[in-house]
Amino acid sequence: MPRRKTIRETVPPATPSRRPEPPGRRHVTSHDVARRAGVSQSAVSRCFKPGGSASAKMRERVLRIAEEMGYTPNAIARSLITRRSNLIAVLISNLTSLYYPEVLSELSNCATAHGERILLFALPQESDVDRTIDQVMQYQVDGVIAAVRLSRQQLDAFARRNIPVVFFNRYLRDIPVNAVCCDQEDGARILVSRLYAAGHRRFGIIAGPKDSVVGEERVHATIDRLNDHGVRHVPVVRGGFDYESGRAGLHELARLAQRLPQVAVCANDVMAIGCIDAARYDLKLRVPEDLSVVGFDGVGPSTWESHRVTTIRQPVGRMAEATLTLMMDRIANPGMPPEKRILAGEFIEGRSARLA
Amino acid sequence: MPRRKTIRETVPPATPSRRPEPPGRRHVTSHDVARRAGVSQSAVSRCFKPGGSASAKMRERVLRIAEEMGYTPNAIARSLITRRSNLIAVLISNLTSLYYPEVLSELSNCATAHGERILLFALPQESDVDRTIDQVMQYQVDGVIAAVRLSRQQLDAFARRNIPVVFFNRYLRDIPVNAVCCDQEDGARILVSRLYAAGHRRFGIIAGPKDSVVGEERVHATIDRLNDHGVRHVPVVRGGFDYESGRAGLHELARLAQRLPQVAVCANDVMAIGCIDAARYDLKLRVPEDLSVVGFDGVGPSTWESHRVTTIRQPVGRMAEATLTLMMDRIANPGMPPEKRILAGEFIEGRSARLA
DNA sequence: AGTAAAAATGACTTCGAATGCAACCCGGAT
DNA sequence: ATCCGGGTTGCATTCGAAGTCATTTTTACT
Repeated sequence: MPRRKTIRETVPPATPSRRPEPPGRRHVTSHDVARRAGVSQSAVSRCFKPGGSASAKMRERVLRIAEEMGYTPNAIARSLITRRSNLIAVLISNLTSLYYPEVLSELSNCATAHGERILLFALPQESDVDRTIDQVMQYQVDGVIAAVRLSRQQLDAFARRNIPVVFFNRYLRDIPVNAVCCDQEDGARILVSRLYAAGHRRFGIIAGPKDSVVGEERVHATIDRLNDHGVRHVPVVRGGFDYESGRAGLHELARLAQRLPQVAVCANDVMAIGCIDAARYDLKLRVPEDLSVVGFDGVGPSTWESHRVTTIRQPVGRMAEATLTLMMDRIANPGMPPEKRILAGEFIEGRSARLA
Repeated sequence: MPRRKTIRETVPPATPSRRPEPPGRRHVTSHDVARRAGVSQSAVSRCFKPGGSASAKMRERVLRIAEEMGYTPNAIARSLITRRSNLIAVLISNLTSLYYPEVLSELSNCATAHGERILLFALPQESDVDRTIDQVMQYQVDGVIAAVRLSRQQLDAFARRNIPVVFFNRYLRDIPVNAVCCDQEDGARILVSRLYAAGHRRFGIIAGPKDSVVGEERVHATIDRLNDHGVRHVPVVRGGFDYESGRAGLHELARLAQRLPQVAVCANDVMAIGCIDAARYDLKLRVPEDLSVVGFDGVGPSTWESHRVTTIRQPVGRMAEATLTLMMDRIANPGMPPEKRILAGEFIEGRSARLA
């Protein structure tokens, strides 16, 4: 028995006999369906296209046969000819944080609703974008949703290829770009005014990393609003948006001033949670009686009874929807000028701050 | 001057005059590069292929010109001919939980390392798989990583098209499949023996939903090990793996028995956290003095000072690596029989259980 | 019935890269 | 000089679906 199965897989030279049912065929193509249905390949293609010109009789017949044969249109082939991959690249970096998974989940839902699939680029570091960008190009994505920093050069690279980019919760200072953000300034204003009204006067801030536009906005807006109320000299310490740095942040604030502030404003919820824990378990303070702590984001765990963080919740669902809408718009009309959509956050009273 | 540029672009009818630099060209193709370099298209293709037969001189020249022209190979076109998309579908459902984002993050890293991209299918409900599966097929993915339930039919559909499937932390009872799991039985054994050794005798269990194989394994293994130690009549209440159901679970356990159990074994960390909070804030119990609580997973927040959950941490990174290795293997050799890889979890002492 | 308009259908081409095959080039051995 | 052979290179084909255009069929209306 010769058995020249050396190149058995290379193409598929009709595998001698593997399984009885499907005789080893690679894929059922529209040609196959066409032949079996006694129509042309174009006809099959049209039957699968919503608006396609095909008689009800044929469409029904073709669809039935396609079903029988287990035919599935090849999206790759379609993309090649239509120049539309229905793929949207999502660049995201802190998938292990509490905030971004929620974002990704919502983006995915919205994308599906708009008939797009998500090609995920989860970067270990924001700085890994460069190595990724080439991949993004290769896959001919219809658009890019960036929840990471992009340099001017990177943005240009996309522009050159007419690939629309929409930023999520960040943007570039000097260049007009498409972006969907939560109104950080407004959130900070609400927090500050509520806290000030409750009699707080000594504030401290636990900021995020310097390169986070959103983090910086929150901090600056907070300081500005405090200044408006005549509160000066607000100490700021830096964190990295994670639990430990929130905790360390409070210790640092304690070291910085003789008296601990009455309020710790944290640049996100996770740091607020770390801060609350530092207060309770390290400094033996009561929250909110001895120290008020507020955050930003409104992530899931911020509602846990153990912390009940007073925060500004981002309308992630609506932001994702806005992002996709904006994206589909730019895909349809590549010429349109950049647009920023800013949604208001929602004040969550929680219990981590004394508000009266 | 005839100038029959009528069909110059077909799709983008050359916006009258937009930017001077790139004259509206869609994409630079290998043909374009070839023409400019004075070589054939095949040559360009070969220059970009690692093992491709091309003289050093030509390769250098072509790559330089390609660079100049901003050429990027079209992965879509390549996939069509090679029948290899370098796309792996990841089916995942609870992206808003604390566990799966971590999984996704690790899977993404590993996939990149193996030269594959992730096509994300984040399902709002596990039951939405059916509507999704067709999409997965269309995109000609090289393989499917399933962190959701798949029915026998769905599995068959993939098998028929020779698309390898690897389950993440779940599998099917009666059908041999590729799967990477954490050893739940072993984890339960460790927890039970430590707790029993510390003198605990009255246990209660807060289980996950019935359709979670992993959840059920944890519960059954826990009960079995308890039986081994002579502990009978272990009350079990059901939760949904979320914070609130952990909280409600403890209340239900309290209602069920006259005396509250000494230990609440929760089917995951988030429920354990809910349970701890219910104990502390609703029932005014001290954890672990009055009630021991243990969980499974070892998600980030389980290490927070506020809870310090005693748990079995899953080696998510190594599991992801095993998943990808297994996957690449099946992609390379489609014929191989299914394989299950079971990795041991790591006991995390925490502080939510009295262990001595 | 007759004709114009509309709908349905098929042949053919296209998208962009990969690859089998044949042609070729060049140096070295005979 | 002839031939061999390995390394290069180009030609032509292929992947699977979609769209263009011409042709045929059906429908509608006078």
